[in-house]
Amino acid sequence: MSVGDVTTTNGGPERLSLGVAARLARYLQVLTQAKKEGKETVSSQELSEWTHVNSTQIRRDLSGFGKFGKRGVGYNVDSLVSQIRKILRTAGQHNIALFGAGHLGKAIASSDIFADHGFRVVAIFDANPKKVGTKVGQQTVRAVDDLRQTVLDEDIVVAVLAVPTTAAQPLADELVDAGVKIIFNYSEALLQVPPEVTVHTSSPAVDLLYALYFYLT
Amino acid sequence: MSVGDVTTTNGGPERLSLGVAARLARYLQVLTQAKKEGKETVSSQELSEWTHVNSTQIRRDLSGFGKFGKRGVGYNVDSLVSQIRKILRTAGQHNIALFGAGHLGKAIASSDIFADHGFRVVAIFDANPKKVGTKVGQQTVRAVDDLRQTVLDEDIVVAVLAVPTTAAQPLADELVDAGVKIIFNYSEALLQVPPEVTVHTSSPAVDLLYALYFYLT
DNA sequence: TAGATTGTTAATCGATTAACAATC
DNA sequence: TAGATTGTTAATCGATTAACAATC
Repeated sequence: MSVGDVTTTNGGPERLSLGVAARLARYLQVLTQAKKEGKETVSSQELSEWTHVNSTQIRRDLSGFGKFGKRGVGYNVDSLVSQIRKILRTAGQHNIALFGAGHLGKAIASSDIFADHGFRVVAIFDANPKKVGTKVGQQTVRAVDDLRQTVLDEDIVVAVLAVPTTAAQPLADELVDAGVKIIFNYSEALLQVPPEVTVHTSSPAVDLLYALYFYLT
Repeated sequence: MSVGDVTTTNGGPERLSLGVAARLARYLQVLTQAKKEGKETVSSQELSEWTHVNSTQIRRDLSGFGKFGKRGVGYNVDSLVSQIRKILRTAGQHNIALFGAGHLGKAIASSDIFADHGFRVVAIFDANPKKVGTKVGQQTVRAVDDLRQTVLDEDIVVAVLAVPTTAAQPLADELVDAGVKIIFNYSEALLQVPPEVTVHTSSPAVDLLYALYFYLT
């Protein structure tokens, strides 16, 4: 936030607004999948159908950072992916610790969703001594006692909580203490953390309630 | 949308805006959890901390439908839950079909997240014949051949897809054909459906990218 | 009463959209 | 060239917030 940082190469704002950042992340996700499916070019119209964001808004969001598209053709998937990664500063690798080696933990560990965006699960923990030492994917399950040391050694910024609701708050306290900055909470617990830590609580039921409302009305 | 429907008891709008509906669903989720944790009263400030929605906005959203709070005290959790349920018209039970009896499917079936909001998993399907007939929670896994009949018999409006990415589109086509109106997609596939069907694709990586951006800047 | 928190106003800011010239 | 789609403008609409009187 120092004055020296104000000048950016593209003349854009120093920091993205919440809305723009959220939408860019969304575009990135569908572009990544489109790339997997072999698509080379996308139009703002196609992106709109996949993201439910208005196509004018998409062109507007992107044109704020450069002229990435070709008129009459659309956007090159590959180059748009790298442009958005650059804007979101998520071009690098980021290390994740996963807590809970139950069904949900295993589902997350074996999924591509995080890996596709440079998030690598580098450690899996479980409170159950019987699970410690077993293999989940390529990782050996660790005891929660090792939390502090692992967070330091592996440079972990993000913790994903796939644990029972009652276990979530005590674990969050330990994570905050160990220096984790982002907690992705799959439990239902209402976590209390200091302001410098970000908690995101997954809430599929919220999305469903929302979808249902517009179906019912 | 007929003229006769315009008059509502509270004088509010006929249909909620997207933003209001999304926020109300969010409030409902944390209120439901707060109730579980034994809280009887919440202030707009507390709701704000849990939902990351500005407290003024919360009071504004709620006051559009009535005077639910007590000055100097806050909102009664129980009564606010029922008020919001009434507004969102989700006071009743809704039947869900779950597709995929892998780790993710099992995690969803054993979770409270949907049950807490009146969503009941009434059928679980899997493409693997070896899994058909086995028990997951209280349900017996069914073959996908039974899809059409089950959707009709069980009055299913919502389908939750916890299947491999390649299986998602063919399955979505069958679901649309069988009359399902809301598809909750946990795969990475970019689903194509007719406009009258709503697809919501779960995207934890999007939320993580977003959180990370604000951490890095 | 004193303290706390709601309900509401008024002002601002950003998101959204239609429309269309530019151009591939 | 003809068709398609971007980049951009201009106008509108809704979201957001600070502030504070009302009142529990």
